[in-house]
Amino acid sequence: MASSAVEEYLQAIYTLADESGRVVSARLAEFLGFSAPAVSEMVHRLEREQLVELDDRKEVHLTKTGQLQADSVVRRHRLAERFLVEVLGFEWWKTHEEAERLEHAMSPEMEQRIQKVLGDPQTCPHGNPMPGVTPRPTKPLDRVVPGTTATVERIPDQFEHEPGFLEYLDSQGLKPGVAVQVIELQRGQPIRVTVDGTERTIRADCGQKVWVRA
Amino acid sequence: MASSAVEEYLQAIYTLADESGRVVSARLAEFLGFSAPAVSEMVHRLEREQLVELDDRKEVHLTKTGQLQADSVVRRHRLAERFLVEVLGFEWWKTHEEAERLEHAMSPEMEQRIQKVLGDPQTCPHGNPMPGVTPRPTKPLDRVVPGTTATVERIPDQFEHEPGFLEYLDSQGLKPGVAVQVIELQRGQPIRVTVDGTERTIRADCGQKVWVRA
DNA sequence: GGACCGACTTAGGTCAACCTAACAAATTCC
DNA sequence: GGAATTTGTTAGGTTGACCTAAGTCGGTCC
Repeated sequence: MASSAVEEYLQAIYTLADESGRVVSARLAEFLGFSAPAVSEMVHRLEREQLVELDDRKEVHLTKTGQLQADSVVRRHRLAERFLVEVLGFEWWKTHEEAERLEHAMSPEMEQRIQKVLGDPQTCPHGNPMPGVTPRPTKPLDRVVPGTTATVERIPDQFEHEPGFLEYLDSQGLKPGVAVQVIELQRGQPIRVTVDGTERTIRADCGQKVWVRA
Repeated sequence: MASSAVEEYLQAIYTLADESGRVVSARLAEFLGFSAPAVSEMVHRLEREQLVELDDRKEVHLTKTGQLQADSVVRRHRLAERFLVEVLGFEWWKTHEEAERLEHAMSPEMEQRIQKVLGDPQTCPHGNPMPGVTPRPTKPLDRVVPGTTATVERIPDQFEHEPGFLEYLDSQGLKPGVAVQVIELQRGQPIRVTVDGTERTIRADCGQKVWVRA
């Protein structure tokens, strides 16, 4: 059984691979907030343990067993979040740190039981699909053609860390399932939108961090 | 905030103080399965951090803040167990290890929410009262006068570790709330009892490990 | 009163998982 | 094509929480 530290790395690799481009030690270090040597060392350990492989460009790829274990952590994380919202009544934007600890404390049996109690949910409360579920096609909010309307699909895991970001979105009425009409959009500038009938000007970074579907 | 290791010690001190007699490093070492030096060192650390005090006989006592923290861990543990049984459908004898991990992953908010969802339970599934709840008067099963009947009140936390013990009790129909008539009882010998109308001979160690009330 | 026993400590060691400082190698930038 | 940046590694250090081996110390036993 993998240690919490190993699980954390596998989860990070999963997330970056899923939500960004190439996964390389430097990105992992940034993402996890660890030093480069620490990450470098751990990546080699994961390689020795056959959980990842490095290609000629030192890009990190999960092996088959690595993928299975990463899927498992990510699934536990997302189930935990759903559970916190659905059963315990947590607000959707307040689940991340709690789930971050819970995911390492869940046995396979508990995972299964929670899944069943929740009715086999397909996504976490931030709209990210359970591993294995094929995600719906999405694009960042700033790719929406001004004048048209889109639906908030997900806020990638990557951005959940950012302190206060999800709460900010909530304060602006933005959460998965909500329809957003884009009014005006300029590179790096705050975005003018209509959410639920109300016109709002939201932070520029939302353009990259909120993923929508047409 | 205390580390998992510190919490584990506080929990052990709470449990031994509650269920046995004097708490001394050697008992802690036995109970936790750690070496004497490891425990000795940690006890002194707890003393430096003002969580415990040692009297002239080197007996370990929780300080006021130590007691509060110990109460908190023990409450989280028992709430977690209740939750596993009540909400997730775990069998009552199968919750200990899972709860052992969960207790360290629960924030105060989660603790409160679980408590509320469960309707402020007064005991864990093994009958042990939540910290603060005044326990009902109990005695070990082997103090019951043969011929009389008693009700199973609790199986102390101490004995939950013992692999298979709770499952054994369950297989004999023994769990909190069940009425037991003692038929024959001899020091160190298996005990003849009637549980739920069925006569059974149960393991001798149950005499000490099952606590009942008249 | 010496031997033994249980409880505790001292000394020194290990392991996982981090760290900084310093440097090497590869890429990109003009 | 040389400078600057990014990326990775080496070397050595720290911390928490454990370990064994080898004592010390206070009591009990005969």
